[in-house]
Amino acid sequence: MPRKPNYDRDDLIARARDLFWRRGWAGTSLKDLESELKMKPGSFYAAFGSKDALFELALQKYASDGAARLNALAEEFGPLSALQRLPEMVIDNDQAPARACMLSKTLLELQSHAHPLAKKADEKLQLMEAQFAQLFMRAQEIGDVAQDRDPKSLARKYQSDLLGLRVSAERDGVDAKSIAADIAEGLARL
Amino acid sequence: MPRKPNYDRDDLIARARDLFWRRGWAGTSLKDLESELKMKPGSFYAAFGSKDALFELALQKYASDGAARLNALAEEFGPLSALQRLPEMVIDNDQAPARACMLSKTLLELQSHAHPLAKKADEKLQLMEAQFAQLFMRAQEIGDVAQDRDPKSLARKYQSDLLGLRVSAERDGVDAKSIAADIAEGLARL
DNA sequence: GGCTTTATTGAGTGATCACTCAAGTATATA
DNA sequence: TATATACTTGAGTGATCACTCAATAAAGCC
Repeated sequence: MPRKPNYDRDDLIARARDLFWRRGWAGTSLKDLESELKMKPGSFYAAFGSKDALFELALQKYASDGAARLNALAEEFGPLSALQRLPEMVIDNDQAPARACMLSKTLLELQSHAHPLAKKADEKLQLMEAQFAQLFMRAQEIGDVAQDRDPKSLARKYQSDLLGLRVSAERDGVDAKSIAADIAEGLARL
Repeated sequence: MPRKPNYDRDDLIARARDLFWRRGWAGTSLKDLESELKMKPGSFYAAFGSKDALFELALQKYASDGAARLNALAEEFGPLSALQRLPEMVIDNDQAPARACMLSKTLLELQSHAHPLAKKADEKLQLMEAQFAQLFMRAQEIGDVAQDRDPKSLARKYQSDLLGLRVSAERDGVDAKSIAADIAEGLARL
């Protein structure tokens, strides 16, 4: 009986994610979204409810796609090698809307307003850190990382390094590749 | 002949800096500023010209005060020790409006809009990096850093580490002190 | 083809945005 | 004290914000 929507919901979320990722939360207006998604206000609100609700869907997609990509990398190259390859990958992707991490951008923008989306971003950063820890643990099990290292500490520092790299890569004239290489090299000495 | 303003301009800039630092550019409205600075719109615009102009003054103060603090630290403890102490200092300051660096917050928020303030923030990050390089060089001269190290590379990586630390420190439940300790420890092995 | 159900349209909502300006007030010099 | 020169006040500007809703169009089921 009902009429079907004439759009691909997941594709809309991906496009919204790219817009939010690049421009941030306050920097992305509904006009921007309507223009990018080719939706009138009525359709937009029928489909997503609010700007914040769509932002949350975008965050979720960002996080789960990222986690899947890292898992695939670990599957192909092994845990430590995946962690070594990741830094250069994240700053080398020319299709990405920004070098910086969408989660950290969201956290920095909205944390001070106690905005629920800041908490969501924080939670996803925590999940990401747990994934790193898992990979360090597996690397340790197969002897790629010394036994006296703590996977959780390594994950915490690794994520911090990655966030710093991705902020630096947002700047002009910074040789981010050599920072990425430094991070990868550090992992080789574990 | 003229009437003198009944405020301390430098104090106003410091208060504005704290507001901008915590809430960001879009997150700080004129109403917020008027309330914090206790100025009516007319006085505000007579004194500063625009929100952007005041933000630039705030950025300038943030950068120059930070540079002066690091120089004082190096004067007291020597260059390498100053660089080792800095990470814990920046995340341990309870009076600061935020853990994250105001320059990186500004860069991440405004870069995608090609906003002039993003460029200003980038320039000040570059100056900061140059100051780090200078300190690494002096540390090298007095034998605290091995001769085969490149001060500029060290500075680039050190700044990236600091930026990552300060993003991580913005999160809930992250043991930022141990990240800071990792950074300081890394400098001891140069 | 009728009917029900949902998607789409787009003008319009009040609120807030950065900012203006004419009027009033205070102060230092003459 | 008179005057010139600011500084201060606060209502008001048009623009843009996220969002609403009544009207219309389209699709699946009988």
